[in-house]
Amino acid sequence: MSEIRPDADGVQPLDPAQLNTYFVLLESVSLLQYQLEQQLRADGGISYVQFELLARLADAPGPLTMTQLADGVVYSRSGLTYQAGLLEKAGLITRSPAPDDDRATAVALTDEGFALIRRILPGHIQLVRHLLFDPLSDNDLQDLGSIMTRVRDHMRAQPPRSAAARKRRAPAPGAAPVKD
Amino acid sequence: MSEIRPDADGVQPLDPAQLNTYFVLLESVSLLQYQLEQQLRADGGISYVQFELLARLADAPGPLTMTQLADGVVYSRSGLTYQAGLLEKAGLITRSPAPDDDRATAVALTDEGFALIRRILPGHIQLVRHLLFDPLSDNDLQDLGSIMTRVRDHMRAQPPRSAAARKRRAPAPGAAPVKD
DNA sequence: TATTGTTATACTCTATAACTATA
DNA sequence: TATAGTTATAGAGTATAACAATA
Repeated sequence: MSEIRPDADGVQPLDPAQLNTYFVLLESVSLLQYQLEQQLRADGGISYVQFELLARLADAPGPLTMTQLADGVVYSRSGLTYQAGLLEKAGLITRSPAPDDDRATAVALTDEGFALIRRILPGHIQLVRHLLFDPLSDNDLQDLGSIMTRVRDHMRAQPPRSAAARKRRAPAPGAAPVKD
Repeated sequence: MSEIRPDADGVQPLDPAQLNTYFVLLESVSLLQYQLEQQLRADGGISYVQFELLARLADAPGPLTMTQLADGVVYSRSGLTYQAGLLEKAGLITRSPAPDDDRATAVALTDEGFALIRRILPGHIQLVRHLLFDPLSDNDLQDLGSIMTRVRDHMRAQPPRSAAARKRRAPAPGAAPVKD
């Protein structure tokens, strides 16, 4: 990607090292996630998103509300309702009225949901280790963890990230959406 | 995620640092990509995938075949045909018969496609810098680039990644897909 | 009024298989 | 026979807005 030079317009001084790092980062994670999703579907019959939701519930000390469950996942609330419907139908989670707030829904793992996570997690971790950590030293692991933690905290601090009704920037002139 | 302990079954010795790093990596990139996609849609009316395709073409010395264009992007060929159709309809690329191989299609950016990339890229890079690199030192940048380059090369070397007809592992017993 | 969650709906995207044409 | 690409089709996933119920 080194030949794209927006600074040919004098607009942006572009650091090739940054651009390269950015592209490699996105490419690697895309590859990783694709492989992981294949395995999750094959071994557990679930998507990566569903795995994330189940893992989040498994990690929590108790039931979570839909809002808590959505937090950290980028989805719209309706998207979460959709996924929760699938997981509930599959017997992996339950939804029940939350005790303290009658508007809220308490989402909890069933025994089967727990069993599923426990069954697929070892293979999942093994694959992560195989694909992500095998070519890295312990030092790399520390560095990567430290770096991405700072990035995440920075991004989480930045925007009003749960602002669902946040105003979108108006499309730039001449930016017709690419659609049918 | 530190409380998930598959090794409670004695199956996998689990390194919490690895698990944490893995989750933070995926979470950060997910957040980053979401923000970038918002901007691309707002400023250029294109999705992240479409941006990748256009950027790949802009970076190439000349036209690419569909297969070359698909390489590095995880998509099926039909998915690429679909996206190419959208981009062509939008006047951003052209498809014409390849000169040397009559089976192949030569994909090239139009002037408008080039103009779009040149118009969008500065803001894109600015956002990447703002979200990804602002909290990082020059040293972090080097480390991250080095680490992810090794990861990518490792993953690209591993599987017969272009093996479209690769056999899927059979679903594990009791792994009913979570669907309607 | 604001918040929680669901529903209806439309749309985007992806994957599979069948198909054509060329190597 | 194998490869390049398209098409048809079906399904998964997502987003928007309208809605009901509670705080």
